[in-house]
Amino acid sequence: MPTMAVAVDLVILTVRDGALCALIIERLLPPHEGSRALPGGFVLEDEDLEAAAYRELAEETGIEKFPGHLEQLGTYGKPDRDPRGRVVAVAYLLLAPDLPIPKAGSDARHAGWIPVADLAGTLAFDHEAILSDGVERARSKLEYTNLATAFCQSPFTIAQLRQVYEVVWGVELDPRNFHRKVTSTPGFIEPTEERTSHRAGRPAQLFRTGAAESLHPPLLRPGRA
Amino acid sequence: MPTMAVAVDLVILTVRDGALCALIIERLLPPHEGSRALPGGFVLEDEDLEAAAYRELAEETGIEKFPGHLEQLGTYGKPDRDPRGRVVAVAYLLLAPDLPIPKAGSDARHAGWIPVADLAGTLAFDHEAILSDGVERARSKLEYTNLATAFCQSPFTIAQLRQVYEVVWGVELDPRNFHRKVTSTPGFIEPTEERTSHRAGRPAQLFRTGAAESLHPPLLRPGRA
DNA sequence: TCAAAAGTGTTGAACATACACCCATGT
DNA sequence: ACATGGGTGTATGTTCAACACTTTTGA
Repeated sequence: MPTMAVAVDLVILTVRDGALCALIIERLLPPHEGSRALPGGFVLEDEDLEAAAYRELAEETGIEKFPGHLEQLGTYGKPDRDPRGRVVAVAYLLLAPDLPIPKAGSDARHAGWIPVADLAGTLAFDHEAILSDGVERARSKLEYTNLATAFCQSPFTIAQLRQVYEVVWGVELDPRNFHRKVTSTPGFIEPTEERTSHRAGRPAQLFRTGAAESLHPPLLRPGRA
Repeated sequence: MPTMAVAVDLVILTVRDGALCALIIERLLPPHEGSRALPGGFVLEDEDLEAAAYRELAEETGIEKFPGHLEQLGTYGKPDRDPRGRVVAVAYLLLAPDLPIPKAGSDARHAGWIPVADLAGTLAFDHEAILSDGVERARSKLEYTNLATAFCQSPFTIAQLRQVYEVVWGVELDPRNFHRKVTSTPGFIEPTEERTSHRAGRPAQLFRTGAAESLHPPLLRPGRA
């Protein structure tokens, strides 16, 4: 019965400056020394896969309890995907708010947010395919869940939430219809008592994530103006 | 860098006698000797994960080119999930037409279709959780893809296709609205020239799977009469 | 000619898009 | 006062569930 190394790789996405960004590290060690890659590392002997994902997340970002939504994305196991030998990678997807990343994680690798549009052709291993699957998953999850709220720091305004959809889908949405839609869907967001103190215009009400993760009639669909 | 065994487990679903059934084997060897389990086995040294899934499928069913739709379901890696030691299982989901299974696979384990409703509490390892995730995935995939056709042998009638939805979702659908919906959705099914010679009633036209895998407006939703 | 299953037409309700319009605040 | 963004009302079009009705076969 053959054995092999098992790794977790993380696709960590956020919305930042109007662009969908991924948390990317620069590799200090071979193979692919100096090139960009997804954060990740090997699963330990008696460690659960999800625990390994959380451990790597803390190590790479320097943030102990990184907020957001974590889910398993898929497993990548082509025999030649890692030049060091057989490595099966379990990829996890984290949808996170835009947090400042300390300049170096505990193992001194430089980590930072990079727009996914700038990453084509620059990632080590099969990480570009993994990232692409993660972005695709994120896009489709926004359609029938309230996970867009995982991209926002709580509390947030409806306009901030709308911007998440606009950036991830690359469309413009009507602010008025969007407002009606999310406020009238039970469990999607919870109102708070607070309002913004704002730069201009009428102050906006602030909301928290709602209870319902999965809504049957899709909230909104990409591809419409 | 720790290494571990990697296995593939298969959730093979079909619709048979008005019930959603899974292909289940009886274990001949410890651990869990004599109890029921999902088909599966260890991934070989230089074998791709999907290739391992297809190899096990052929070994367990005795059918070389099993038709249907195969996709990765998820990876299960709790450290204590297998008493033999650390085994990470990559689960695959196959949606298949109702084929007769030869009585024993090449390794002499007995394999057969069992209604998923009869399997609660009877499966070895964490296979009940894996099966349950597979059924859940199948249910939600029917909603926005044409994968229900993977459950039908080609060519099929619209009534047969409708029965797939009714069994998997546990609902009744209006035959007339269902007919209109699937025939008017481009790429969902392709008409053939043939018609059924039937037991009773007007002969039905026969169809093949269409090209479009993913439709944006959900075809139909569970939970409605 | 009747039963049974396939397939079409129609209607009223629900929902979505587009956009006119009002609200609340900073400057 | 007015610019700016937040939020509500409403008309028009599209989609959908429900069901009356027609078609095509075997017995």
